[in-house]
Amino acid sequence: MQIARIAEEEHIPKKFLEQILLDLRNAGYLYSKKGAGGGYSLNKDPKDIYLVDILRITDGPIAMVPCASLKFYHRCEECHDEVTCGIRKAFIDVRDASLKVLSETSIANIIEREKTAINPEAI
Amino acid sequence: MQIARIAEEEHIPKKFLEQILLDLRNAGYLYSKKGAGGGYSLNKDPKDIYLVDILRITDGPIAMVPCASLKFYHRCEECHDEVTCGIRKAFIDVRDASLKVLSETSIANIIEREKTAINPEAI
DNA sequence: ATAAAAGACTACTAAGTCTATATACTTTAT
DNA sequence: ATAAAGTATATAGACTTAGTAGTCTTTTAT
Repeated sequence: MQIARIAEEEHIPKKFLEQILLDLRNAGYLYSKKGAGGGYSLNKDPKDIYLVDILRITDGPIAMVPCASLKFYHRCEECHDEVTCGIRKAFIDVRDASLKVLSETSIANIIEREKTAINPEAI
Repeated sequence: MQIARIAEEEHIPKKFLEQILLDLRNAGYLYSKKGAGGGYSLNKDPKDIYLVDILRITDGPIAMVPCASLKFYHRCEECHDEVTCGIRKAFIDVRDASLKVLSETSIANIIEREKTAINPEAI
């Protein structure tokens, strides 16, 4: 599948898409081939690509605050005591709840669910 | 409690804190009194103030993407079919997981948990 | 061998958001 | 009257995100 085709079908600027695909490629999730007849393909089974990994590559942290992040941790500058901070604990709980869903959801799951309409109650 | 005191104790610029407190006041969570001897106080019982409400006032949406947001919904510009979009469904699941934690966590809970140290495994 | 196709890489711009500051105004206590 | 304290609005600067541009490299077809 070529960048140009995806860009056209999904109405995304080609050059912008290029950068995202490059990140995913460099992280090992995509395979690419240069030259005429080249393009991108998945480098793993859709069952083995989880939303959490894609998000960390393209968006960064899952946690709402840096001090609650697993992979992009950063201490709060003005924090008195991180270890007993109740707000931080709450945000770690939120992170873990998000993480559970994100790491259980694969590309294969997402494709599967495309077939069914969303429950209007959920919106 | 005066803005100046909170600002000093928490090492937050006073004027910056002012704006946040104003938002919380205008949303009905804080009571304020002007003039000498004035200041801020909670307008509700800490048991009845939930993290989700504070976050929506100060940070906006809970969902990671606008099309999955309950209170700050915005349609994706280039989306083919929002109703069957599997990515959106996944993000709605994430939002609901976060929402569960955030709407079960009150200020009272947060204060209560300040007393206990965090589990190092969680970080 | 050459030209065209396609991705790789780097740099840059523009818009928006977030943090913070500035200034002027209103209310209240003494 | 004066000082203390919150209200309100505007603005600046830093940072982030989305998007653009141009050049380089690799591969394929002829």
